[in-house]
Amino acid sequence: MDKLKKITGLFKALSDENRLKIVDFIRKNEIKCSLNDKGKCKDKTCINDLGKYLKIGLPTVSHHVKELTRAEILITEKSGRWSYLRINPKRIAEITDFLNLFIIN
Amino acid sequence: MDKLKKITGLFKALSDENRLKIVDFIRKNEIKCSLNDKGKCKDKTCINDLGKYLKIGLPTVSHHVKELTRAEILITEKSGRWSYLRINPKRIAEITDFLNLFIIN
DNA sequence: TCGATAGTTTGATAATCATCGAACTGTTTA
DNA sequence: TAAACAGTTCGATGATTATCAAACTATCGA
Repeated sequence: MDKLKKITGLFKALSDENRLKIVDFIRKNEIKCSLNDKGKCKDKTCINDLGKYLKIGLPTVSHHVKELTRAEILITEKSGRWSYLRINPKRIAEITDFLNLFIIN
Repeated sequence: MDKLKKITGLFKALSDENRLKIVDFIRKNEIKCSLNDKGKCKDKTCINDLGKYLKIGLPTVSHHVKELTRAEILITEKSGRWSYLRINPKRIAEITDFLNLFIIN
């Protein structure tokens, strides 16, 4: 894919309030889990958690997660009935690297 | 304004291909000018330059610049007939600072 | 096997937004 | 002062998208 399209896609994925809340919720939950379980994260974030938290319908949550996963900002791992979500730090780093080009001293 | 709305607004401003091209064009032009004029930048980027470069109508360019200025990613300085544009590095740094929250080791 | 659970897909709708032509404001120049 | 220039605003249009209800798939527990 076109490099420009790729980076605008990343920004687009993060340009919705509910999607940003999703990423933030997962981040906080990841921190909580790693503290609770000392590395072994049993109760990761799943779609239903997000629905309750955001107070929007599950199809909408599913849609947003799909977009964030397509943009490779989230990583989805299926296990039985559940879809576990976590952040892809490499992708976030890619965006910040790109933005740093625009900071000139 | 709501902090979340502010940050999604920044991402939204950068989520369009032509807007990202505008920012990139200005960046390159800034570099070129500072090299040519040793600090004193006479021929900064103006709206017409962008229209020719992007091959889109001037009303559209004007709209995009307005959005980028509203998001405080660009700074507009009016001088006579011209609107000179430059990047606000503080704003870019704000976004990268925010994103760094999501990188967990 | 039956019901409950977790999530996805589909189709529809309302809202947002990129784009342009036309008309406009304000500035420089002849 | 008139014409040319730089850019903005307005109104309309087509495209995209966030949202939900309903129907669906797949898995787990009784």
